[in-house]
Amino acid sequence: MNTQSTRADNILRCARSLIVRGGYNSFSYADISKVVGIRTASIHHHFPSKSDLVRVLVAQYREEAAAGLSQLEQAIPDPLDQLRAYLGYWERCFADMAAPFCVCALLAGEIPVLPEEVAAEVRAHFRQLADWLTGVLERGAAQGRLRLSGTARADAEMLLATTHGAMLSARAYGDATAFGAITRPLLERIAA
Amino acid sequence: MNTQSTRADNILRCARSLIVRGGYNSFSYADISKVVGIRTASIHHHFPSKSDLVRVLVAQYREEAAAGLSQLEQAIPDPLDQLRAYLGYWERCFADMAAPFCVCALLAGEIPVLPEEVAAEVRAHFRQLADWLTGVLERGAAQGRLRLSGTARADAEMLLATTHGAMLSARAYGDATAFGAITRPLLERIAA
DNA sequence: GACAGGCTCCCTACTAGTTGGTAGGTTTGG
DNA sequence: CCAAACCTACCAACTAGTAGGGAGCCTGTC
Repeated sequence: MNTQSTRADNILRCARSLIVRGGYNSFSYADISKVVGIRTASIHHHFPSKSDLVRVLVAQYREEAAAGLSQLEQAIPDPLDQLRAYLGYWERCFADMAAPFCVCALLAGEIPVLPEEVAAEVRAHFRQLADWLTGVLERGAAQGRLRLSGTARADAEMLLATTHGAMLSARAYGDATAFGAITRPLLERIAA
Repeated sequence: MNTQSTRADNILRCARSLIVRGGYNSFSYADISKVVGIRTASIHHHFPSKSDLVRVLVAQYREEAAAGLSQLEQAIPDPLDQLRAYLGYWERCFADMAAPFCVCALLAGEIPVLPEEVAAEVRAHFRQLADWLTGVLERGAAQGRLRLSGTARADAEMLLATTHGAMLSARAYGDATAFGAITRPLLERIAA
C-alpha cells in the first residue's frame, strides 16, 4: 500500500476543493495547474478528460464516505449516536471551513448539465447514503431508541434532504452555524 | 403597464430556464442568443454584464415569489393549507418539468463563486422565504392548526431546508415524484 | 556491468472553439 | 430628429484537449 501523496492524488484533492466551491463548471484545468504546480497538459495525462477527472473524484469520495460510515457504525453502537456522529461530522466540516459542502449534494443540482457518467456516480451516492440512513433508522426503531414518523425509508429520505438543504442554507446565509441549528433539532425530535 | 413580452423579458425568461438547469456557470450569452434569436452583443445592450443579467433575474424571481406568496396568503386562510399550496406549487413544477428547481436554491450552492451582488440577492431570498414560513407557522400554532416541534423560526428553517433538499434528491434520483414523496409526510407530521 | 527497450511522467507548443465584453455603425419607431 | 434597439466585426482571455518530445527509471538480456 502506497500512502505517499502522488501527483494524481494531489490533482484529485485540489479538484475536490475547487468543485466544492461552485460545482463542475466553476473550475478549469488551469485552476488546478496553478495550485498543484503542473501544466494543464500533464493533468490530461492522469485524467484524459474533465469528466474522467470528476468521475474518479466522485467515486473516490463515495469510497471514503462508505468507509467512514462503516467505521462509524463499528465504533458507535447506538443508532441515535450514529446519526449524531454523521451530522456532527458535517458540522465540524463547516466549522473548520475544511470542505463545507458535500460534493454530491452540490453536483446533484447540476445534474442536467453533467456528463452522464458523473451523474450516475452522484445518483449512486444518494442511494448509498439513503440506504445507510434507512438501516440506522430501522435498527434504531427496532431497539426502541428512535421514534419514526413514517417508514424508515421515508424518514431516511427526509433526513437526507434536510441535511443537504441545511448545507444550502448555511451557504446562503453565510453562516456556518446554521447547519447545526437546523439539523440538531432533527435529532432531538427523532430520539425516542 | 406593459404586458407585451419585450426583448429583455425574453432574455430573462430564457436565462432563467438555462440557469435552472445547471447554475451560473452553465450557460453563456451564446446560449441565450441561439434561443432568443438575437446577437450576443445585443444582449449586452440590455444587460451590460452577466452579473447584471443574473442579478436582475434573481430580483425579478424574488418579486414573483413575494407576489405569489402574498396572493396565496390572501386566497387561502388556513396556515396548513398555505403550506400545502406552497409545496404543491413546487410539486406541480416538477411534474410539468416546467422549472423543476428554485433558482435561488441552485445558486445558493454556488455562492462562493458568484458575483457578490448576485449572492446578496440569493441571501435575501432565503431570508424572505424563511420569514414567510415563520409567519405561517406562528399563525398556525396560534390557531392550534399546527403542532410545532421547536420555535416557529427553527421549524421554518427546517422546512425550508427540507424543501430545498428534496429538490436536490429529486434531481439526483431523476425522479420528479421524489419531491412530493419527501415533502408530503412533512405536512402530515406538522398538522395538529 | 552495460545497455537497449519500454514505460511513466511531465514538458513545450499548439489547436479550435467558447467566454464575456467592446467599438462603432445601421435600423426602427415615436 | 432622436433615442432605443440591434447589428457586424472585433477582441483578449480562457476552455478542454492534442501532438510530440525529453528525462528518469525499471527490466530483461548479452
